[in-house]
Amino acid sequence: MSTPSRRLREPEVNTTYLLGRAHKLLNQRIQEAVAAAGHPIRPAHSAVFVNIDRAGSRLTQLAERAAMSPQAMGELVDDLVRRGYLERVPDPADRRAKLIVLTDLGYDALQAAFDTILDIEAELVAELGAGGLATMQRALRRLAEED
Amino acid sequence: MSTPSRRLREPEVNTTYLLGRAHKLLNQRIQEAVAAAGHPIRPAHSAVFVNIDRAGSRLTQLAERAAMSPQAMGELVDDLVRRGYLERVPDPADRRAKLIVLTDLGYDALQAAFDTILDIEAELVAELGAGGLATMQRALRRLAEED
DNA sequence: GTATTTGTTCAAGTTCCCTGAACAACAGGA
DNA sequence: TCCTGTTGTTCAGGGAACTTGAACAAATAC
Repeated sequence: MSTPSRRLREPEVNTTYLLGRAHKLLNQRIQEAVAAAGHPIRPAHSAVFVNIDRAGSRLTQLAERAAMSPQAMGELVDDLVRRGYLERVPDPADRRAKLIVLTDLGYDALQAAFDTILDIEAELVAELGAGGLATMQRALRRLAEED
Repeated sequence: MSTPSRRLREPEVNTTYLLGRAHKLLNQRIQEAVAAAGHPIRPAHSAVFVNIDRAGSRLTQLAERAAMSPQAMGELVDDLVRRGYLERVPDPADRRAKLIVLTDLGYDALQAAFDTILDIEAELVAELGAGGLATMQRALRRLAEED
């Protein structure tokens, strides 16, 4: 106990940490812009908007894509239905299932998010140059592929 | 309602999303390596290890750096004290405060995390080249500075 | 020396996820 | 066709990781 004066082999930079910080910041910005556009959406709800098909998706599909349990996704959907962003319609192909589709209000919210993402991408080009951004994106994709 | 056949102005790439995916993957790897080294540390605990000074830190300092409430940080510290990774010692400079310091076991866990981070950095150099990695890090730092 | 701020802790509540269990509808084989 | 096993959803209960509010002692500021 008490200051073992240990010698640590310590990295100079932690790229993982930098990635986390950058992601958190940009993500917050998207959340805030959507809120500012008049949509009282909670952070967790983005899992729905990111994964839903324009023609509608089943709950199990959404859960699978978001890597979460169907029960958890169900609660997010319940909430967004209550707020008017989604509708559940019967799936004509399977009477057990329901298709979850965006309402007009849901499309508005999605467009607000897309607008902000477009702004961010434009800023990134201005900041890093088109080539620099493309290089970074390629690197990030390589990292994500490894799983 | 029902398939408004809306036209959406949609971004081609979402760099924010790519950043999130890459970060999640690398972070998981660090967590798993620390666990594999025999330290049953929960993800939230990393907020302590990332922010603690070698000479010890106050609870309020840790909370500030981790951008969370002192109460939440207090619970993380309680837990790590119970598990033997931290100690609370009186702060000689202020009798209200306590210095939170790493035990030998705490240093072991920190070194396990550092080892994995070093491995990851080496792999990133192999993957992207030293120059490519440096460029990406510079870009990430610029993004994070903006707050 | 009194008033305000600071550092910590107790208590209660929220968000966001989980597992287990139930039940109806589908799909395959005898 | 009936039986079995799987799939899609939902109800119920619980845990992890935060939050705010309130208390109290010790420091600091006039």
